[in-house]
Amino acid sequence: MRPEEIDEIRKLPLFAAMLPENFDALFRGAYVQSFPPQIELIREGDPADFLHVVLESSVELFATWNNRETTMATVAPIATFILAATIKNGPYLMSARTLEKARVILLPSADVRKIFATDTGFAQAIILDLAQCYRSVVKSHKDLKLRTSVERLANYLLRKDQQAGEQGHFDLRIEKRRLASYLGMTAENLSRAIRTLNGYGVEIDGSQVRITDRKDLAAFAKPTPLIDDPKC
Amino acid sequence: MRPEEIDEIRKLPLFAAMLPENFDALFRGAYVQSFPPQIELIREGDPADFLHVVLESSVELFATWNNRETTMATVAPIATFILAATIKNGPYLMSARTLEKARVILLPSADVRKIFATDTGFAQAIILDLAQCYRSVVKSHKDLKLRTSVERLANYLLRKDQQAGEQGHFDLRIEKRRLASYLGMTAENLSRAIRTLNGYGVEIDGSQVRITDRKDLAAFAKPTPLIDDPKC
DNA sequence: CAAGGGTCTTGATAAAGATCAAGCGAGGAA
DNA sequence: TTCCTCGCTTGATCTTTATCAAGACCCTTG
Repeated sequence: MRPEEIDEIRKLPLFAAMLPENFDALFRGAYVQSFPPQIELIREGDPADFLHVVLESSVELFATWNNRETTMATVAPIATFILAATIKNGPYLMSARTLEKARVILLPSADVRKIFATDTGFAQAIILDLAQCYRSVVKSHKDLKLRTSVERLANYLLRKDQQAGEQGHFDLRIEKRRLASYLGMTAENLSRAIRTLNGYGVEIDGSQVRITDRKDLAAFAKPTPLIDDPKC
Repeated sequence: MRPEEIDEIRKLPLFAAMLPENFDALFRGAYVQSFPPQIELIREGDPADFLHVVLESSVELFATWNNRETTMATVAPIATFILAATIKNGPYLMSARTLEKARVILLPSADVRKIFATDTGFAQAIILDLAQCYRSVVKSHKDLKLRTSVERLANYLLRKDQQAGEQGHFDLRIEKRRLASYLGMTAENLSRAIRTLNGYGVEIDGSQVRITDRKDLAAFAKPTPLIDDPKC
């Protein structure tokens, strides 16, 4: 692991308040690994032996049942995932795969559990992180239960536009079939949903999205911070 | 608040490891209130001024958007709810209403935040509670995205039967329209789903459920601990 | 007891979404 | 370049779920 990477990780909210000796102890047991694209990093049901930190590229979290599969989230660097499984010492509830070539840190779960039991700063950070994660999933759940697929797409586009600085155009940065799965629909219906939104000021060409009439789109999407604000 | 109630609350996992002086300080600011049925205790969007603990009866957590409403969960005594909002000092993401006459403790959120910052035992308990909550919602989300409505009902019945000791019969203890909303379907479709499951060893008369052929039902429902085990 | 207000159920119909099949089109390999 | 692959789109059709309307049932109330 390069020193500048260590520094960057040290600054992550989750690790920033740790005592130096605990941080050192935790990262002494760390592995850094590079993975090719489309590699399954973890499989749901397996014991949570490692807390993962994505350094480069991004990672897809997905779940399966009865030969069906759905995308739950994508994790972008630098962020951790499956913290809850590590803490509960339970099985992973989701699988993870690399989307492109990726670099990932593996921190032994046993060390994480040992250290958060004594390091107050680390415990506080974990609390905030878990509360954030919990609220994110609650928002996703509301999105899925209260909105139709076209409404979910419309609000997704507004959120991404906002994250890109409300410039009215941005790149999807995700394959459409993955986006469809994330939004809880099929790839075919995503295509049709996009056509529906053409009538509300949205143009999508390949991965390029252009919002030509944000007011119109927002009037249709009816976004609310209680579902759509990632920081709230 | 009656002394025996205080004792019982003291034994809750969330509060058991607190320092005595912190427990006393927290509950010195507590209100105990009785509410009639169908009263909205909290409304989504409001600031999370109080952490709630349900003492008697049960409370429904629900969410609304664009004149639609959906049941997210029901909280049975003795348990807390909206811990994450309290910790993040953010707005409630869900509303809560009493189902019957209910007794609830209100703990000022500011006190909770002040104390968990210094009380290690409390912080540990909060971490475990949040991790549990997070994993519950992830399971619900998988349930909703990966299963059809009949499959969700079938697995719900198997879970409830298991919680009731696998006796093959139990009481629903929830109105069907609420169950329908919780399962992400309409009341009409719940009726039809029940009829479909008649063919797989399920009989429902009013609120009485009888599972006459658990093997058959399980073969249809295909339960998995990664969705259906509440303790995992 | 009858009346009235719920919930629940049922049937008919409509809408939303999934599936199947075919074709398009950009990008990579031979 | 041509061919091939793969992701995406489109149309047709089917399944699932929602909606609307009516009636059954239960429980309470006068």
